[in-house]
Amino acid sequence: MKGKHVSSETIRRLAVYLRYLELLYEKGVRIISSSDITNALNIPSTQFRKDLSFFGEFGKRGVGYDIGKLIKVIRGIIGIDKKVKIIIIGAGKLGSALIEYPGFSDMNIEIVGAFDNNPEKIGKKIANILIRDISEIEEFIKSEKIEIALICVPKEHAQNVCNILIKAGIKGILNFAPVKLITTGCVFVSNFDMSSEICNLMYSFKKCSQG
Amino acid sequence: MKGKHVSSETIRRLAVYLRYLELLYEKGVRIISSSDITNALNIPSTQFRKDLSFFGEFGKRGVGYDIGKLIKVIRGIIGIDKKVKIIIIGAGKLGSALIEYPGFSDMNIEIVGAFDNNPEKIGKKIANILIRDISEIEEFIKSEKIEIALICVPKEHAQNVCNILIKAGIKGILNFAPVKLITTGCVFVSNFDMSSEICNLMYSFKKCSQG
DNA sequence: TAGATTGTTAATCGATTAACAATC
DNA sequence: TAGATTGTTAATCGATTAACAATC
Repeated sequence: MKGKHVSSETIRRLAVYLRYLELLYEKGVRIISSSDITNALNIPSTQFRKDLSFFGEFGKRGVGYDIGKLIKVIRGIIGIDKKVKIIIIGAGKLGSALIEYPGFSDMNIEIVGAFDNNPEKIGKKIANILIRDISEIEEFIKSEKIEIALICVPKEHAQNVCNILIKAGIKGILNFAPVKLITTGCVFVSNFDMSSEICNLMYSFKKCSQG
Repeated sequence: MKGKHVSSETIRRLAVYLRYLELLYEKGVRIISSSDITNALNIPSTQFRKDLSFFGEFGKRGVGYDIGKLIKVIRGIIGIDKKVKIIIIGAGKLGSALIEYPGFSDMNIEIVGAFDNNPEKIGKKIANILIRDISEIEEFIKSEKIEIALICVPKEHAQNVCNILIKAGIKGILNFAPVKLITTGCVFVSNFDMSSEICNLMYSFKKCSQG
């Protein structure tokens, strides 16, 4: 099965598996079967095995998976075996909160820079991260070899910031502004859209209770 | 086509269409064709027509769609024709930032309550929203008829908070803690997982540049 | 009527799941 | 060997897209 196209769903699930495996490893567990991990995550065990099968064979039949080994394998597949340095554009309430978001470190992700266009913010620090002038962004991205940025600016500026980032050579963007950003080529955007997600919840439970 | 099962993808896209339609309406545009809206959003026009077809016929052949009418229709479909009152659990950095997130109001979504278990925070206000003791949550949900909550507590407490919310009768949860929450019945969770999304970006552009 | 655009059917594509042979 | 669990094939399911008849 190795070599076929791999979907985003599979990659996101690998990240979820990884987080759970790390948790188990910390607790001292060293071996797990596909059904044990998928029972905990509430998905079918075939999905776990299928997801891994795109990349090779990592288990032992009749036994299960070596957790330590699997953690390394998944980190390698995703590309987070080394530390991932990311930046934030927009040091408002949301951007500032994300700078201090504790969920990144488990995944080897570290925020190393923040940018804004407000002179009152530039030069100040949030949790040890200096807020820089947006005009310095291209140089920073290139010298620090940054591949991923989080956009936390008001929606009116989001596409403009997106274009600047692409020009500066960024490869992936996580967009928190409520607009759909358009990119081209090998630059990817995940639109993190809280309102759409709430709409989806509204519709789901309404339908569910209607039967 | 009316009556068939409708996917979450369709509902999320309806929300995206709605936001774009509102933007056009404000600019004074009153009529739009499926290809005009989908060109702007970078998707095929058949997808727009197909998404709407689950719910009825809303366009005029040879002409297009009346934007004002379509806005009302989509709001009705999703269930956001009236104001949607939501609450936040966890008044830390992220929770506080979300209380002031400006992207909700466009969608008729309003944050009406915040809860925490930290005595130093309880009784204070963030942007006019009183932070209440988590023990008051069940009463608040019932008296205010709250259906949706955002979980912004540390990951260790997230599943516990989730269980409390379900017991209190909540219907939808947007989870910002980096753990997959498990629910049952007509209670839905969207796990808003920034780390997995960054993993997905990492993998995507790595693959893309490899060809 | 002619041109434009919708709404829907059918074809395609891709993801999930069931089943089971392989093998530890 | 017997029991357990993997890895993979094939079947199923569902979502996207192409094509086009309907109709404004």
